[in-house]
Amino acid sequence: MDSVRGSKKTVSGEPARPVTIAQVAREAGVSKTSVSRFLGGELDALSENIRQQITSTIARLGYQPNQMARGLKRGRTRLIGMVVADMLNPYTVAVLQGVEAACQQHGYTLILCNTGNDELRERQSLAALRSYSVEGLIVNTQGRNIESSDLQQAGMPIVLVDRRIEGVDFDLVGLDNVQAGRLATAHLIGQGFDAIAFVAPPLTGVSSRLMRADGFQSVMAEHPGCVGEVLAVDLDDRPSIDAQVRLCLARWRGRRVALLASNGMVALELALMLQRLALRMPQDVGLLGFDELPWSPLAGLSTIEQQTYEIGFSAMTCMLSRLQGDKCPPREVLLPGKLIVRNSTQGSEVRKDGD
Amino acid sequence: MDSVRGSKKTVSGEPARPVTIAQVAREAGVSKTSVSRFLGGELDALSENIRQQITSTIARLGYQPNQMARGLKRGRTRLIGMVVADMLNPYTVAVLQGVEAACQQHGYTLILCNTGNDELRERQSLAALRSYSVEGLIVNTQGRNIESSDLQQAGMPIVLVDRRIEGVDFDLVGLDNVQAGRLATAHLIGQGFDAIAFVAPPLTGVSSRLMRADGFQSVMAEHPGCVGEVLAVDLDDRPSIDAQVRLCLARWRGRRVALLASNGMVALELALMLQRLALRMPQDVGLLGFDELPWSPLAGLSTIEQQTYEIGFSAMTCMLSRLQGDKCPPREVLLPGKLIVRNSTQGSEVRKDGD
DNA sequence: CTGTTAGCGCGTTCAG
DNA sequence: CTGAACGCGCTAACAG
Repeated sequence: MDSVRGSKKTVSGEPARPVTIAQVAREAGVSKTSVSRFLGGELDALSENIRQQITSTIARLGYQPNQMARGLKRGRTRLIGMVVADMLNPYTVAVLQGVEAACQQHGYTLILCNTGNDELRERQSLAALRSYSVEGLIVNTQGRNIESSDLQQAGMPIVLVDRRIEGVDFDLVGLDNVQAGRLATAHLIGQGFDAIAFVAPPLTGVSSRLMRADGFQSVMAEHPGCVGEVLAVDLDDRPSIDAQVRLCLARWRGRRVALLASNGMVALELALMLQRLALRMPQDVGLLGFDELPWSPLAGLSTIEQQTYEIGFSAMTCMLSRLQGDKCPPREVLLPGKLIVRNSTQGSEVRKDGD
Repeated sequence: MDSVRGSKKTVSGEPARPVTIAQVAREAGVSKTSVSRFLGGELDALSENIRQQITSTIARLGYQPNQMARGLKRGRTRLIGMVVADMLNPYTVAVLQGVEAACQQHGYTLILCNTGNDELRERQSLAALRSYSVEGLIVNTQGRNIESSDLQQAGMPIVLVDRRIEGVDFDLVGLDNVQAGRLATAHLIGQGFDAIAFVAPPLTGVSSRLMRADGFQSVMAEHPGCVGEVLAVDLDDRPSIDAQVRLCLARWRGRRVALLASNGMVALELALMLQRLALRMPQDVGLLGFDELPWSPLAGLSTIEQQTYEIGFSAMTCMLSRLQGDKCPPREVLLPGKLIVRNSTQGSEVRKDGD
């Protein structure tokens, strides 16, 4: 009776091997099958006293099924992989929150990979996730490697977040970028700004950025009296940012200039730049940024708020329905952006009569 | 020759089962063992032509070993679990960066669990991580469940980040909190502030917060002319924050008051509060915060910067050495904090002569 | 140098 | 209702 190997009470120096289903079965005086059934929830297939035996034995031994072995056998690992382009971006983290919460809530566990916008790391990440047999993939990357990856060939559910990926057709959840771009631009124009620069990092081909720019330009087109342009800035090169904006302001002298930041990181850089150049918002130049961040109210920055948590959560909801075999054509869940008006775009009303 | 099941070229509607080591062996005309050896890097144990056969077959089939099965057999899953208390805290995310980078760099993959400061979720997370046989655990939680968990009993390497955990004795990497607390306090006093409140969330028992407070109070004790106190604030209750600070200011009327925020989230709340109460920094009240954040320069906020990325990275380094069998007694890696002086504590010099 | 055999921990037929 | 036997994909003994 005292030949219990790996018992919790053991104070041996050895790592105390984890208890297996076999041990439980042995100590409970039943077969592995019964324990397995018990775990699988097939309660009505077990006699009363056996059920009790198993219950108590499991509790006593602190047994916990090994998901690796389980996954190996059943094909269901209950693992979800998430690949993100840049963890430094607050948006990414915010979405991650939602995904993680949803995962946990539904008994899934999250494997996280950050690519840092690097193709190689993305490829490696995808390989890693595949090697762990994740059941699904949530992707927030440009994903040049997804297309060629065998993951999609393998029929694994993939949900895109924020960014569309060329050449593939997956579920997508994110902001309604065109609407948001229009909303932002219309607000600026409504506030009397008549020269607007859409400022974005030079990353080419990011769908969300492109669509925001589309929204921007479509509204600009509706207002012939206004001028607009798209400004690509390197966030790591502040002198160049200063120079580019200065150029803009010089060219648009006499106009009411506003900057529209394509995401939170750009907004921060622009705010810092304005501070460096001693330009006041909104008198000297207006500033509106995508992504509502914790410090936005502090800086008095007007923003387009995204429901980031919901985006992450929805992505996972979407994933779950796919995992349950939903075969409907790829969906798009586009959540609306919400304008939050603060001082950076307000308080310098210039009445515009006769459009 | 064309009976290749699961080939990449297959355009069947079925999920196309992933290629296994057996398939590779069969198609290469060798045994599984040889392929396994090949994968294991035992190159010199294989003949030239067999090596070539395997190489090409693997490439052709796009074979990738299944880590689940591998881990099941060898006991090495190359999985690292990370449990964090609060993903909303920028500090957490910053550390996460470093951990993730180090993981990837060393061929490990990260499983992330967020507990949201909830005991139950922490317990569940630990259970989940255990069920996936993670090789090590990186913990940034109060960890009331760690102690009782069978994880440590199982001899799994555990590295604590930032927070010590009562009752257990693991490796710890984080800020030198006492030094940082002293540094911060000394700076404030040096700037002429003689009434200082250390403001922290009410969470009891978080070691890092306690040690920062210790550093704070030890310096205060060295300056009898100064008064100080510890203020516990509920970050979700702004009216109460306003009230508490008002009270402080009233009590300390006539003195130069400064607030010392115990972390970045507190600093933000305090900055917002000052804005609400129309108090100017540093004239009306000084503000110094732990954690350097992206918006700190924008707000002109003085901070104690932590090397968050390095903390995360070191945690993983520490982990790796443990995984390689390092049995030395638990270490403590304490990285120094660095003072960054900005307007929130500067510019209102009050010369203090005579110590 | 190579292949055969036996498990890792588990789920699942298939007989009893 | 229960248990014995097989196999998931892989590695590690052990033979040849």
